[in-house]
Amino acid sequence: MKKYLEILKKCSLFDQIDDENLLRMLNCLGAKVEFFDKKYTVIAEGNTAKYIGIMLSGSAHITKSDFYGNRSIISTIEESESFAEAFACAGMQTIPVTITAIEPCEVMFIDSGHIMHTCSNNCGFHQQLIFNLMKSIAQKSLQFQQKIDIVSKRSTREKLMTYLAIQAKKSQSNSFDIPFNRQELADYLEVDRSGLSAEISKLCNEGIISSNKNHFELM
Amino acid sequence: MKKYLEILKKCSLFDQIDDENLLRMLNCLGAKVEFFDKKYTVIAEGNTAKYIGIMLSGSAHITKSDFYGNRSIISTIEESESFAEAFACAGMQTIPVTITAIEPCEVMFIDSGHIMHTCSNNCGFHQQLIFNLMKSIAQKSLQFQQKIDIVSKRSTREKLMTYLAIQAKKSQSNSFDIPFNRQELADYLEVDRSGLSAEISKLCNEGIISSNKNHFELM
DNA sequence: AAAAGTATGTTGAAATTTCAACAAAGGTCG
DNA sequence: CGACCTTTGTTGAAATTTCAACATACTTTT
Repeated sequence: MKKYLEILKKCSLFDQIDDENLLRMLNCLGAKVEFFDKKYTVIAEGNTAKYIGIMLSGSAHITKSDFYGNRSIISTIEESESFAEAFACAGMQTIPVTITAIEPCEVMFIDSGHIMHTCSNNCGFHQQLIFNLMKSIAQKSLQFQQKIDIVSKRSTREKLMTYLAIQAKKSQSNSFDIPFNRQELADYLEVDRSGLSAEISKLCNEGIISSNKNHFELM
Repeated sequence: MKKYLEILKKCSLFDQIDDENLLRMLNCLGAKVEFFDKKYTVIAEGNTAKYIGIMLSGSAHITKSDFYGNRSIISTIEESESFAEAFACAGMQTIPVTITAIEPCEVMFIDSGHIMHTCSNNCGFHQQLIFNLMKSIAQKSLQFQQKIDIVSKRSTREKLMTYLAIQAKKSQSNSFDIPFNRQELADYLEVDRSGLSAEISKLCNEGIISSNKNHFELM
């Protein structure tokens, strides 16, 4: 596990936990690492909800397809982020979404039961881990609220501009990359791809934004 | 606090905690109760995020208004439900939404700091409370995902049917009441009120649903 | 019980989104 | 390098949503 130390330290789940204790804890929690190639399924809908994931390298999409096959991208998972915590903690048996690797990934899995039930060794940082987990779930919850803010806008233009404003704020710059191509952005904003392309063109012509592939700039 | 015991026992925040310990804990946590009349603001946007609320009686809406004044209803708060947990636990300083009483309300407030930091008396049920809080936040997070499922549908009809299907499942019956009038339902589904009314009429004529005021039945 | 105010349903016009089809541009791989 | 595949932008038609205006039904107030 030592080789993953640097990236794990960036994961908010392990805030305030020092190197030595982190490694000991991972051992105690029975953490294991798996690899996934591009486009492979990291967790499929219907799988057991008991594992919490941490993206050690690479990135993935959390998606859901409806009855008619319309794909919706719920969110992205970037390096050092944890995911699927809420399902286990809410007491769900199975996962209601699919997680797919965008690029080759290394993922660490931890059995949530090991986190929730204090271990016999009673390691002192377990309590800290539980607080970190709670904070992480709460922050995800706020992210969902933010996504609702976006998709509840009535027009494609408003959805896009709301999304871009959030991304700009996140990267603390008016010039930034987004983690989506056009189709994926449409799936995330829940709009039609061609309509989205047309709207981006318009906004560029009006001088409100400029865009090149997945790079955007707010004017 | 004793008069609120029956309702507090229904709040999932206090699962697995017996009467005596619950009362002792509330005292220890410094819980206080406030009253709000219909249409009054329970928590205003921008207020400190440090309090967690529990609806002892009555109900409220969590809303957000955008730049143009379009109101969006994020969710409802019913009797015995807790609310505003995520803001405090995510480390936010202020609340980004407004909570408004639909009818006269009694609300219990608990300083989240008192929950997060184990008290000096070291009451044994504090740990249970923290787990309950975590579960509660996780479940809210899933509710938000459900709401995203609804508003990400492309047509008013699909949004409405998705919402009604969830409500039917929740009440374990095809015949149920919803906590919204037409305008509120539109604000929740993020659609135009008159269009929603027209769609409900159509669905009734087609024999897919029947509706009378806020009572609905799936055929 | 009347008056005033609020909620709901209906309608047609305007604006927008979706859909389908295609062309252009960019990548990948033998 | 050329063939093939994927992504992106463009367009017009069809479907849908929003908007505004109004009539009706229902509530609340006096």
